Amino acid sequence: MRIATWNVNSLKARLGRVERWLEMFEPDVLCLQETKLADEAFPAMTFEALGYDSFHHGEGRWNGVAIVSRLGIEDPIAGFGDGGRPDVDARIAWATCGGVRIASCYVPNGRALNHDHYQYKLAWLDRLAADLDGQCVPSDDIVVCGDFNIAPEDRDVYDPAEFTMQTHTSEPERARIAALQEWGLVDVFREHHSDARLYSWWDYRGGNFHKKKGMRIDLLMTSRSVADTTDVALVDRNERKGPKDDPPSDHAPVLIDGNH
DNA sequence: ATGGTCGTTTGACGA
Repeated sequence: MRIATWNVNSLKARLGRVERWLEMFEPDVLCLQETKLADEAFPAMTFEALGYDSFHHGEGRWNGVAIVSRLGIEDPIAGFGDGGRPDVDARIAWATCGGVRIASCYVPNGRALNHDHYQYKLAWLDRLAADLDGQCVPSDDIVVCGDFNIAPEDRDVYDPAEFTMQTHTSEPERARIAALQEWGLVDVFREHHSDARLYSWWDYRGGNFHKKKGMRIDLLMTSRSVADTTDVALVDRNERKGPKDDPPSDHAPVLIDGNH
């Protein structure tokens, strides 16, 4: 099974790229974040024409997540599946595809360490862990993926010194990644690549992409069974390139492939 | 040179 995650920063602006990318990489499942669409505007027919079912959770303008699958979509859930109060934003969608329980996540940015949004981010990650525990056991085939807005380690940031006392690298955020790992999930990309400077996001400003100033914040957190059957993990950094009339997202797709 | 760029939108705001 081949599964990918991609924060597209507006699916409307990126639909042509997403179509071409699906045809080139032929993933079985593609998880999207920041579609910035309401459910009514989600282009399900476009994906259907390419052989994919889809499930979208969005309210328009900001946020919005989707799961696109050619292995079917079972037991979809829009938002957290814990039966609690609906999240204020559309940031997570669940579905089972080809026997794998999958979550497409757009973790809150946090904005600044002293901002209310940072507390929302930490609480959101705690709720994600509880939701996972409510739906799955660690021996299941699981992929919790998406834009985590967290660089798990210093080697995931172009200059750790520039990010002290900032979101994305703070200890409480990294502790939430560690909690998922203690539960049984694996940052599978890191089992295949130990190098620094392998990023998934580059700020649009300042020519950061060309200066190799990025962060690895788009993660596939998989159960051990999925990680152990993963043969390939990659970032398609070519997708971060492009002309002004067909601009890229500020995130590149991350993909795993294996016998799961 | 105290900004830089996108995408939502037509005025800022979020990332």
